[in-house]
Amino acid sequence: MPRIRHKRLDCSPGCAVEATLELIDGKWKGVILFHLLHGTMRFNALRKRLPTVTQRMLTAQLRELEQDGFVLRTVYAEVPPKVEYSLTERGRTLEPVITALKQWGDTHTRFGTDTQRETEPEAAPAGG
Amino acid sequence: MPRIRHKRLDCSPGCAVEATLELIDGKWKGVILFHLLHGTMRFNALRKRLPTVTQRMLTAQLRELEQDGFVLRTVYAEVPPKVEYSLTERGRTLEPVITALKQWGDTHTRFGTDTQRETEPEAAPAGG
DNA sequence: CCGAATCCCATGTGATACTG
DNA sequence: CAGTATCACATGGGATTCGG
Repeated sequence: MPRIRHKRLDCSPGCAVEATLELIDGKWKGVILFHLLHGTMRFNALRKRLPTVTQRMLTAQLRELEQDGFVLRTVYAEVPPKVEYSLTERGRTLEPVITALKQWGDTHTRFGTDTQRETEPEAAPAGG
Repeated sequence: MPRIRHKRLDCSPGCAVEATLELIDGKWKGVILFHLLHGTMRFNALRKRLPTVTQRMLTAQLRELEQDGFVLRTVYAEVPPKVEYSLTERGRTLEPVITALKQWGDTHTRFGTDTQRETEPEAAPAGG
């Protein structure tokens, strides 16, 4: 059964605020969008970034983002299976929003203190 | 029982994104924040802006916003009761975020087409 | 006028097992 | 590797009722 997204919006001008919020809400969408901003990723690559997400949830969130036209899902007819996710043009328009969200978080929450960088290698370097 | 906010965040750098999202998520927080950006409002004034919100929900969202240090609740010892809500300093730091959210919504959703303005009078002018 | 308490259903999300 | 199906539980949110 196709889930009904976008329940009801009965605000005033602030409406646009909630409308946007509903699209990027969902437990993992923000992070997914953020990571995809840095480039195309495979399903399992995404999982690595979201250590505790379940397969079910990751799939679900990705599907919703796809439905909303933010991400593109590319399936390669190979074996083993390979599926890549990337942002669409529309998805990239969210960059300012994601950035604003991240900046605020960096400045005002404890998560701004983590010094991880998104350029870390996918696999540990062999030679240490 | 005090509800547990901020479940668990186990992202990567994108963490800050979700952290912010969790704070402004909730069915009505975005709109509330947006309206409060324009100035102090009484409980019922807020209700007028959010036509379908229930008392229970408005109270709840306001309480969470208060907990998170975004809004200030001022109770006047009068009768009939009068309670005013306004943004705290911290609350105002969210302005860029709310703005980004609104701008995107204005540009990319159907809610960008409403022409209402937030400067409409609280009460009808007596003398016309 | 503002809000708390209670009841109740829909949904979100996690765990687990199975499939191509 | 990527994804689906089913079960189970916690939470979100609406309706209604009661109180200062």
